[in-house]
Amino acid sequence: MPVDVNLLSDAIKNLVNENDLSATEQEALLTISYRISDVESGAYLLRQGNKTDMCFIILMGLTFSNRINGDGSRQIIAINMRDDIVNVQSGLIEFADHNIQALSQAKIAYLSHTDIFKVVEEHPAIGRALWRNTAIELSIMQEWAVNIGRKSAKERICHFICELCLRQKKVELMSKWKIAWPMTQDQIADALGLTAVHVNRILKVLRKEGLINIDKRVLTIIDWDLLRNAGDFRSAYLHYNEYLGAEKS
Amino acid sequence: MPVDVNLLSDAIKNLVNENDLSATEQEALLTISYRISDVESGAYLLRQGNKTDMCFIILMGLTFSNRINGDGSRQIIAINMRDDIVNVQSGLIEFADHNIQALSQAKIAYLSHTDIFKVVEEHPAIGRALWRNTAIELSIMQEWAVNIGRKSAKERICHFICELCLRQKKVELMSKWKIAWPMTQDQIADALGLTAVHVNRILKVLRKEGLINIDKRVLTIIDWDLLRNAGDFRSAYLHYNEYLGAEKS
DNA sequence: CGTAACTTTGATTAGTATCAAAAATGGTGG
DNA sequence: CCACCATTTTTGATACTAATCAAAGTTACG
Repeated sequence: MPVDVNLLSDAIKNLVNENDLSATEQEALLTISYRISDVESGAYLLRQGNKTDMCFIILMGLTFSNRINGDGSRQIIAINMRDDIVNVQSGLIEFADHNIQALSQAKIAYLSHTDIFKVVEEHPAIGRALWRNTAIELSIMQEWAVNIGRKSAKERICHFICELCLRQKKVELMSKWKIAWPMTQDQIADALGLTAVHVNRILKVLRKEGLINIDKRVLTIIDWDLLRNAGDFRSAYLHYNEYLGAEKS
Repeated sequence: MPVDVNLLSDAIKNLVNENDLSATEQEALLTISYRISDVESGAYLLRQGNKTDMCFIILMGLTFSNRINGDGSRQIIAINMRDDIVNVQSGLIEFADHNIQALSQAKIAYLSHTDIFKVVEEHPAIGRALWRNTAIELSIMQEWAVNIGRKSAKERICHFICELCLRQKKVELMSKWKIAWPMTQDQIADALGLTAVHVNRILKVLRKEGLINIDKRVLTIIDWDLLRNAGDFRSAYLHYNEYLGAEKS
């Protein structure tokens, strides 16, 4: 399927551009064998406790990583979207104790760690690019900890929406401030350490205050500046090289 | 100062062992120039917003990374201790938007990113070891998100104590279950997304229930199993190769 | 058209924050 | 060694955010 292959090479191009990789390195990345598969919303790419020798590149749709506690509560620890390279680090630590699931219908490229690390050995710059990738994931995780630990429900939700919107904006042309929003309120709650009921109430407030609107799985940001302020959101932690025109102060 | 140098080579040996680095690689690491300095509790190794070309290896004492929000609230996003290699990743992302401060009096080795990445270029396995280091930091951060997002104050505190205790146990022989505990209740609160007052009350409960005791900046774990249970703590996320004898089920 | 998943609303409660102040501790200079 | 000061811990009283429980409404889907 030529379309799928293009999606993969786009994702790789993204890594190449972000990290100033050479044409040779880009080619090397493209030689890695892969398997592309469409998964349904909710499908598991990886199950808590299981090992895997695969890493995933998201070509379409969203995925999320989550962890289930002893008492059954769930915490979502990452949302991933188009062009994101997910789960490389489990090739380093042999164990990633969380689930990875599709959040919407999604198209995923599967690559084996072995193949990746073979290429990395021959092209250290690729290793460095992927390492940088891990560092950015860490930076995002730190921001999440701040968000969850020290912000009110309203701030958390606004911050979360800002992040997803900017990240999406980076990888695809978006019609102004509309973003596909397949997340249920239950999932938002689990990402932010809240309950679904409370998320529902805060969303209502945000609607009433004219910050956002959610309709038919599409989120519209009505007033970005208000939203950004309400979430005390600053995008530096995403480490985008290019300026996305989203921040004023 | 021969003592300090030994401390540094111990820290490097730790990295070497954890990652099966060769003798050659170990030597290469030891050729990196460094500066060792003693810092007072509270001293800043790095200030939010500033750039740095230094990475730190903790030789003695504790440090913590934290971030101050717009409203003045603080979230601690990492505690680091002996042999920890801190802030390498800011050599990759050029920007680490948080403070790094000494938590107690501490002895720190400063190494420049330039030097480190020069050695990494010649010895890819070292790069991989440091990358793995970043991956483990990420794993810990994820666990913190779960802890802060989905656990009660009591669980959070117990979990936090378990983690610090195990990590300490790994790098130095500890008299049974005693651990140096320089953290103030304010700092515990900021690490766990709580208030100091509430931390104080929970600690009182933990004392009464015979789980722990804190006296003169020394924390004693009275009943590890109870503590572990109360914190729903499982150490897998720390990715220790060796079994520390701390877990039963 | 029926069922399951999700959203919305209401009523109540629990956990944690906030504010305030007293007690304890640790360090410093005299 | 003591007096003093700053920091930290402890306690109490109160407020409030967000959780919990329950149920009705809505939407999506086969």
